[in-house]
Amino acid sequence: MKTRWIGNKLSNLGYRLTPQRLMVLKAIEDADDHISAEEIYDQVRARYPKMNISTVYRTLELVKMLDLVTETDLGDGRVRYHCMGKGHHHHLVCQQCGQIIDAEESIVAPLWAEIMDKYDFKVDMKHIAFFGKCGKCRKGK
Amino acid sequence: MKTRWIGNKLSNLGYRLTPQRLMVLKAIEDADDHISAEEIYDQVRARYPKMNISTVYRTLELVKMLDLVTETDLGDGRVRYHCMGKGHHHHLVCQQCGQIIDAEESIVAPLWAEIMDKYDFKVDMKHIAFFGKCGKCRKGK
DNA sequence: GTGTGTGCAAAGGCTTTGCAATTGC
DNA sequence: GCAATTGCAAAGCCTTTGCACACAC
Repeated sequence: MKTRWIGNKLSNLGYRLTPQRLMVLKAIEDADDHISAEEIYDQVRARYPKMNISTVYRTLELVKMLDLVTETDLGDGRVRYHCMGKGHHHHLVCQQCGQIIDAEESIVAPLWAEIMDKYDFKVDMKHIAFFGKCGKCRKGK
Repeated sequence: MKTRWIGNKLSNLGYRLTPQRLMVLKAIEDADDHISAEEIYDQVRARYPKMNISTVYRTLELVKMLDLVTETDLGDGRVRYHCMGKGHHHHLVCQQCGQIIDAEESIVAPLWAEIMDKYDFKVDMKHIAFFGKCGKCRKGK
């Protein structure tokens, strides 16, 4: 399925299909939501103990460059990855309780258009994180 | 002026007005745009060589907690600080050439209202960074 | 076989922390 | 004087890099 498709893409471009790369890609694919480098590492290492975290980072760098995955920074000091082609959405990160609410992708469309129009700037709206405070925390205050 | 006001606020709350704290606050105040911890450190150290970077971080943590300054992450691996009360704006960060375009604050107001309405989530719209590609880079491609 | 990719270990960049010495109040 | 702060040095966290070996093609 998708993993194979990415695999084909890699080999078509002249990159080697190593088991490590395939395992990293599978971990990203199988993840429900965005996944961090360390989580990918742990997951792969469970089946292949020799796996090295630098290989994870190098693979991520590669597929990121090829636009096969996207990055999101949820503000917790590590970057998270998400496979292109899976549904996109945005994140509302509560700075008080840490809760992460998913917001539908379409919500930012008008802003996207306005920024494009006014600033000739094409915002990458794939996964944006907005920080703030959720309703529960605002009421509890 | 503002620095004194912040100073008063600190001492009213029982925090000590040390020269180090005042110098850090002044550096943030005097900065044209957002300033990083290291930049604050360099600036203060020019006049007070014994200044230590951990004091900068501790002061930033304090004034951040007291909502006297805000943080912004422009995606370059370090956090930047900006004094509350100074004008706000957003940043359009070109991921290709690195250029940073300032966008007016009001542009996100409709989105803010919609997120509040739909998700009961109050986005902190003080300084947001949007990543994407500027017109020049898109055309050059 | 050849050169790309991996494993390992070490370093790098930013930020945090423990603790003794200092200093504002 | 006493507790809040600082300076210093060390560690912590995530990520990157150098280099010799391994393996995909």
